[in-house]
Amino acid sequence: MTKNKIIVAALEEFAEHGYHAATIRNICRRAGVNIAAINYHFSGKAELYRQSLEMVFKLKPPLPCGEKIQSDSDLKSVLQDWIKTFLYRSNNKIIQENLLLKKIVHHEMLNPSEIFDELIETHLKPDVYSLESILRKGLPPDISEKEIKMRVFSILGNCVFYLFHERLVEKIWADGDFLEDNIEMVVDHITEQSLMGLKLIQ
Amino acid sequence: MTKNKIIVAALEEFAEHGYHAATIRNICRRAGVNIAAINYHFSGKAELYRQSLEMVFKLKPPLPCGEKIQSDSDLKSVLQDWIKTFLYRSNNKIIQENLLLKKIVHHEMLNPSEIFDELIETHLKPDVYSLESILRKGLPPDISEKEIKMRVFSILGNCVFYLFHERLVEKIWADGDFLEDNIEMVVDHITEQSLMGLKLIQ
DNA sequence: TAATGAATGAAACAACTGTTTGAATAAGGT
DNA sequence: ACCTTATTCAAACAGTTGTTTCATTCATTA
Repeated sequence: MTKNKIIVAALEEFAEHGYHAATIRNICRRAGVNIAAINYHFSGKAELYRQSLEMVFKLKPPLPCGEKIQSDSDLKSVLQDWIKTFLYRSNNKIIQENLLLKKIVHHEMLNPSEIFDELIETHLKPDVYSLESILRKGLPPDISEKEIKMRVFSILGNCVFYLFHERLVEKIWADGDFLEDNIEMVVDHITEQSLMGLKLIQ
Repeated sequence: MTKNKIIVAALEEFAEHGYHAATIRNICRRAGVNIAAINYHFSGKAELYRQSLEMVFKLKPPLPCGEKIQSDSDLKSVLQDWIKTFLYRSNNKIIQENLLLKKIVHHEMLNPSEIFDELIETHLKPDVYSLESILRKGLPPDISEKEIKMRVFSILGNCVFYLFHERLVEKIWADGDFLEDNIEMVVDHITEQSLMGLKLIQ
């Protein structure tokens, strides 16, 4: 089906070059269709972008939230689960669409199109709130908003660094794909460090 | 002087749109010079980019390294100094060139031009090594390379998150410029969390 | 089979890109 | 004054972009 072929090719192009730098001629060449197909099946480049993103949005697995925690001993495993899923689902080279989405999101972060806000609201915010609900279970109820947000940012910062700045990690580490080769170790490290912050305040 | 006007305008354009998306017509319009000036004073867009970066590279203040640490009590203050300087010098809105460089570096991270490697080697690696030398002072000498790199990545990840993904931080925090308004708190939080990781292993 | 509508294709459109040209101007030295 | 060099300018260059046009092909239904 032509429409599907275009979307797959578009995701690859958009992931590689971002929305603005991607060209419909490349997309069509990759999909093996005529240029006019873009304005026939979609109403232009913008609508193709939107529909491509909508397609891949639906594939993301859910993240655990604080409600999963019944006892204190659950805290570590649920937090670990969140971090692991967050890293895996964006770096899982088997499900290639997620790899593409990760790159597209990074492009949007730097050079946002009109879709950016929508993307944050429907995708990143729910993830962040579920992490926040997990952390709240390990913190006193009267903790300030700034403090809890800073703990969220710390975990998020670590994950985002490995996911988005793999090129930088690779240059510093200079020995293969660090996250790919040490993902269990990385997950444990982030979890431990976050838990230490929690323990101290309790 | 025409050449200087062009460089200033170019830095702004490159910071906003990245190397590829920036247009020399916009740069010239901003600088108030003719288009042909680019190929007269520089030899083209690429050389303009290179010279613009070289100019702003020289403005960056140095970061402290492990050699500054004489006693154990120095560790915290030197680490804090590194983090503070690293955040400040890229987010100091008084020295606008650094703000521009930060954005250009981010563009390079996602869509590297031929200059990228050079940029990493001469700029980011020295910073990272100085941080590494600080952390070594607080860790046993037989620590593994992976473990120390992971600690470096953790601090770097936190800093990079606030610097590069301010848009994301802003959306989640939804109440002004988080880093700008809480930079002391952020520096302390990152320092404390890193120190806890060090203490535990000693 | 004939007719209708959806899908495709080659070619052109206007607008943009980095670069080049060659003439006009400015500046400085003799 | 002159000559030489450095600098600026409007205009055009060839190439690319997203979009449109219109004739052609295909599939489906009457």
